[in-house]
Amino acid sequence: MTENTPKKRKILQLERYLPYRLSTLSNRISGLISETYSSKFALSITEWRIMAVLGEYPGVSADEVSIKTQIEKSILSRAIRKLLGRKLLEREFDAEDRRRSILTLTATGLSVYDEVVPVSYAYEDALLTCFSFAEREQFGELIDRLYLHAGSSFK
Amino acid sequence: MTENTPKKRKILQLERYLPYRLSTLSNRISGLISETYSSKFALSITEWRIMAVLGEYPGVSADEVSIKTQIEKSILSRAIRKLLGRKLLEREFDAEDRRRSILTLTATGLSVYDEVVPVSYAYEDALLTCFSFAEREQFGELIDRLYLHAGSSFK
DNA sequence: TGAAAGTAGTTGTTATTACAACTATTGTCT
DNA sequence: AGACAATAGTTGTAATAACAACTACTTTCA
Repeated sequence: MTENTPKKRKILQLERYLPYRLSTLSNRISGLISETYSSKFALSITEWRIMAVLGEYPGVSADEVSIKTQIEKSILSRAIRKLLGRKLLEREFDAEDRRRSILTLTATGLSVYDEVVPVSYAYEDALLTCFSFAEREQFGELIDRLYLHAGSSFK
Repeated sequence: MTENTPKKRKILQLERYLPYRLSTLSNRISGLISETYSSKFALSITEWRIMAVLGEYPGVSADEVSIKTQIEKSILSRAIRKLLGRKLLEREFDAEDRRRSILTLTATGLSVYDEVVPVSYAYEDALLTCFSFAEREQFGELIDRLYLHAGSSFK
């Protein structure tokens, strides 16, 4: 076979390719909600995720936030500094282990939290109206399974 | 109700929140494959997506690539410049409309393409082993529906 | 024709991200 | 005790992305 005989080429259909589709789906969904976080609450997605973790687990350390949110620790460090500056967060350091920070939402932080949470849930609900109840369950289950699978068998 | 009566607070469970789960899933999946693109072919995801579109649609313009890939046009412009520099792409300009570029993979670009495509498909297959055939179909269908839904009703 | 609006692509600038090196503290082991 | 490894967090820096302003060209329409 030479360059005269046109080779049958295997084509990749990007718009059918699962990693690509997941990426564009996620970008679209995150992009929409992040506009709201930003315009209504002056929070980035990253900042909101930190606050969400602290709303659920008050008193955790930066490191634990990093593990829970998958936010890289340097990004986290700078985001926390910003939130401390805005007095949405408070920080102490553990007396028993002074490396370890203890993070909590301030009263202001909590009041912002209480405003954001319903907005977040409303957004999720609006998204899920395109699914039946059974489909929601199924979709969630498949996401979880794929997430675990991609984490375990590949690295 | 004063600050003495502890208010029942609505909590957001981040790890159960759909936009968050999609985002971490997508990050994990893209992160794994991007390591391969980068180490084996010295391509970023963005660069590979451009090449993928040109493999499927030779001769399209930068603008059409932008539409197909959702890559912002300034990012695209710089990525194309880089790929042109590496002689993976060629560019002409349309004689009928000299604003419009005509992009194609070079012979080198095609040979890289032919190497990457099977790797991409193998990765997708490996991911999907955690699903039955019916579940793959279902998952794909739900992704597409949610993508359309998030695009239409919200913006 | 020719002015105004629209389109394709580039460039400047700033913000965000990722990665590695660093400081400070604690745990381990002889 | 004291050296060495491990951990929590910070900082430096380079790569990437997002957004707006810009150039060049084409289309529209009076």
